[in-house]
Amino acid sequence: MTQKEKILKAGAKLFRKQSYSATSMQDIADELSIKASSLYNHISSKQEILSELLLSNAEAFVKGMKDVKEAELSPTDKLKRIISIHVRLTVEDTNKMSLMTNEWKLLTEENKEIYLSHRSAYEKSLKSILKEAIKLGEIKDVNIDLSLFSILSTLRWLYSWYDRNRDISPIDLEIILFKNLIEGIVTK
Amino acid sequence: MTQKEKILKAGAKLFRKQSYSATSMQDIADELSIKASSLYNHISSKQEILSELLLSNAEAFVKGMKDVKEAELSPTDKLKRIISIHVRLTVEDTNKMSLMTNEWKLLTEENKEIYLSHRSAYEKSLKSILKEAIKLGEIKDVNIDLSLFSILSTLRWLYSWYDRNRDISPIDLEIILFKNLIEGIVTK
DNA sequence: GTCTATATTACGATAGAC
DNA sequence: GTCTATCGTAATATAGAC
Repeated sequence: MTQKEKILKAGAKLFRKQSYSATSMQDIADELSIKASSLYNHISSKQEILSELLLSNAEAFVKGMKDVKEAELSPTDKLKRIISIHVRLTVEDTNKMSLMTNEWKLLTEENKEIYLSHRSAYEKSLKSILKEAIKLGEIKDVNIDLSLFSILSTLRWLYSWYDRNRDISPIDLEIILFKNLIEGIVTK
Repeated sequence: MTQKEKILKAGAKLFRKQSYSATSMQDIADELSIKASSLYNHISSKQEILSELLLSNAEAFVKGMKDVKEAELSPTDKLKRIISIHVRLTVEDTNKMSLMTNEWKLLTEENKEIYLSHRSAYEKSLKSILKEAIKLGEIKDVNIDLSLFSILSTLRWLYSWYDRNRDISPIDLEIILFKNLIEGIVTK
């Protein structure tokens, strides 16, 4: 791991624990047993730590969604794949996932705009998959906005559940999430 | 509204928008068109603003849960009542609800302990209602921890959905939430 | 109840030696 | 690549006049 990667990792850990604004460069430097000024040899600002963490993860989601959209799958199977993306990225790094849910507000205006445009593109794609599933009769004709919101709420908070249930395998997690989120509203 | 209430209201608004740590007493004072030092005639610290907001809401949830537990209702009807509590408190003040989900980390150790003990008592009560519902066959024999987590995720993020759908009546909101969260997993 | 003035501390970031 | 030293700024909070 490069020194920059170590800084990003320490940042993610501390930003999650005590929020971005309440974390000082001192705190991050202490975590790596160096002086705060030494951080600036690897990153140009505290904001850069946050934006690198958030934007790289946002891009991973957008990329994953692109693959799903292009796949030859039924809407229901696409939903399974989307759950799988969330599980994979959550298992990979719960701290980063926590920041995506809670700390994006602290991005500068410019970075926030990029982040939110990724997020709404992602939500729009998921919504059109849900619509398609309803059209094909794979899912009940529910309040689509609330269902979308409900599914995303659970997937966005998955990191906190996973931290307390790390013994479960990603595959099993995908299965019970699907049952819980989708089969609940599937026809019949 | 007393001056103290105005301060709490402005605090909730700003803490939600830009987080607790990134909000200065200056910011709150500006919102009320007074000087920052004047705030201290009504509150003793910035932390007091946060803790009053969070602990009063946490107590409202605990009180609501107590009433539900003591009521002579089926587990399913109890779940309906619990959804109703969340809807009521969300409709009352989405800013406060946002803080409960996102800003509790910034409570001092002492206050955080009180807050988290309220929260886990609440979760424990909800879990035992779910268990009872399964025992009586009102709900499928699901992964109870994940269902609990999934229901709470949606209810805790309801404030953000409600802010974008303020035209819906509380009653209708309760009904579609119940359909989405509970009927989905009810037997048959 | 609000103001001005101020004490005290901490922060992000830079310059320059090693 | 890390260090010491430091600049400039902004934060919470208090004291005391009006």
